[in-house]
Amino acid sequence: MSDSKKKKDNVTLAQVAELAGVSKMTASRVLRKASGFSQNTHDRVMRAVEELGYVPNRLAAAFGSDKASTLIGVCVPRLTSGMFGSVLDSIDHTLSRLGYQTIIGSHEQVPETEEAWLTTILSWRPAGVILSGRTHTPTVLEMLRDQAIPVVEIWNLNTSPIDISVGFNHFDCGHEMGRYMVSRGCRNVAFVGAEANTPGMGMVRFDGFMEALEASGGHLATREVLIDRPGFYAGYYGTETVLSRRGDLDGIYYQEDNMAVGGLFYCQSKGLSVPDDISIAGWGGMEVASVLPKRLTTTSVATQALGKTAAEALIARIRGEPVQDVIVAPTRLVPGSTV
Amino acid sequence: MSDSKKKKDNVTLAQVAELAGVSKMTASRVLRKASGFSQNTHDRVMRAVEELGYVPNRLAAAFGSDKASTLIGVCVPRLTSGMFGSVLDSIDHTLSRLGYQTIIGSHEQVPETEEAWLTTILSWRPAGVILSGRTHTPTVLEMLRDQAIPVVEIWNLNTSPIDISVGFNHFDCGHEMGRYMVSRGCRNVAFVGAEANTPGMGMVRFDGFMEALEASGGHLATREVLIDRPGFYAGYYGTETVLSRRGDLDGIYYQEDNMAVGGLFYCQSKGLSVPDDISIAGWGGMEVASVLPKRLTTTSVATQALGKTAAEALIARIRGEPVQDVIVAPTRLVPGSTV
DNA sequence: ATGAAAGCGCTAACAC
DNA sequence: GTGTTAGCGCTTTCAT
Repeated sequence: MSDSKKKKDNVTLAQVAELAGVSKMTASRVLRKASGFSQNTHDRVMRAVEELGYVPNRLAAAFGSDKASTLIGVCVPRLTSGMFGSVLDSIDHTLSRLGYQTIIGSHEQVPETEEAWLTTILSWRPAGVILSGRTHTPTVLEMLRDQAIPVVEIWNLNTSPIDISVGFNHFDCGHEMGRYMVSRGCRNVAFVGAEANTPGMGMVRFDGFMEALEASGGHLATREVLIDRPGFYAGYYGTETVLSRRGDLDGIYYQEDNMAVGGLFYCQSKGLSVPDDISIAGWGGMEVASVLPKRLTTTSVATQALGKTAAEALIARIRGEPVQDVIVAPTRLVPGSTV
Repeated sequence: MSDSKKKKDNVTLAQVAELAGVSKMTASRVLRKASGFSQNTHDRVMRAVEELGYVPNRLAAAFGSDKASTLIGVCVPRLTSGMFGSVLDSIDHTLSRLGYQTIIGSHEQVPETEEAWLTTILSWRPAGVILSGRTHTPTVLEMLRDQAIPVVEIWNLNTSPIDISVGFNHFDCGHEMGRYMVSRGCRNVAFVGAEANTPGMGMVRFDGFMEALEASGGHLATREVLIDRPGFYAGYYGTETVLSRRGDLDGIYYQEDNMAVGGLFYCQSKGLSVPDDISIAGWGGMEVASVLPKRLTTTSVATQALGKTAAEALIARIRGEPVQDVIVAPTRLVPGSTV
């Protein structure tokens, strides 16, 4: 198996057709399950396929016909996050079920990375692409327009999408949590987030949160957005930072649950009682919260539904079926015992 | 943007060549950075590319030449796991840096799913594939042989690989942890794992663990492999199960860290002191452990290195460079405060 | 350094 | 229900 340069004399449609005693076209029709062949022909072709071990060449098919491409490009912020992993998983399963293949990419919140990825991916003439995040470079928008290719933007809801948007209403999530925390008595609140590169993505929640605080008598005492990947550890030391900065905090809103859990443990290590001394809220409804002694107050979000809906909308658009342009994926504030 | 059926009059190489006043062949040489053109020609072609907004058609390129395919198929057990996400992330970054694109798939531990995926993927004539897990159907092996395509098997080390194997030595991980737990006084030990579908993958660690226990005076009191996705919650109720079955346990080895953390919280909820009443060990070196009040005893594994090594080995093989067949990715037992 | 001709394997369009 | 012809946009090979 070490000779990767072995000449690949692949079996072609022509050979299948010959063995079956039909023309290439007829064999092609059978394999594509198009109409226009008899049962007998069908069986003969399939037998030939079997016998020769024929592997169709989609490269040739997609090349010969614009509509034969079943490649879908999907670019997420990162692959290491459980949230995006779940979305991607759901997208891939749905696409695969519908007969499409997923080419991935991750942009790490850098729009130029997305641009570079898209440039390469478009050269494969994909049937459609799924992007995430709100920020795209002008070149990206231009390429998408030029190619006239179906696009679904996911994660952040975009009310004036390039083509289709399927996302969470992050602003509302933050707003709702802001109101809730104030209603539970929080007045001096901090926000703790983390972003590896370009700012923006998680911040929509913060905007909504801020607005709710201001409107309902709360107060943002401080905020800390670490230059880091969101996660347990970032939450832990982000909490240390805000607490050392402001000793009078009575609540912290985190960019996501894992950070909140990190914060929870920091508080615990300092002998702070949650929620008596300080309230803690997260976002995402991540699994870790299910085993904590105290149920985490968070916003549960439907990542699987988001992915499935996005993939289905894309394929519907590709197939020319009617699709809604803007679809809100469900989120729900789940009161726990930490606020 | 709603008209996805708009005719795509893509710019072709021929148009670029014409505008540049050269032949298609010369333009092709310039774009592929092959040799055989003057600086002047180069500049003219590039200007034409710019002016026309030319997007090369890799479908045509790969179709016209076997060696132009830069598609790599990567199939992992699931996309929702942080571990596999990390491996995939690392693979994708490495491949992308080397000029290749990643088509993904997940098999959910069902060999037939992998087979279905591979069948589809091979029709795209990928330059190589990366598979994970030990179990492949005979058809998979046959297809791989017929296509004479470079293959890297990851995650589990395979000492007689199809082509190349880059993996962790799970047996040794389990063995080492078994010895360690016994050396720390554990005698009545349980194993708690979880597998969604076909058994096997996580079990190699268990095998090594068992062997070490038996050899060093420990004893496997019970074991529970849940039909579930490994995670915090599975660890939580798996622990409940083994503890209710055997009240005399003095240690539990978990399939991975998240399960161990779930177990930790279960013990805590029952007033059991760790490690005084019971020891707990995991596998993976996952991030959550970094914020726990007690550092989790675990095996830290280099998922990023695994992915990078696997991707690099695959590309080296594709390019006909010398590659090692069997590569062990590093793992290291990290003593914490839970054993 | 550059070009001309052939062909990769399939599908669309049209004939029969 | 089936076959024929043309052509997708590149790269290969061979000339010059």
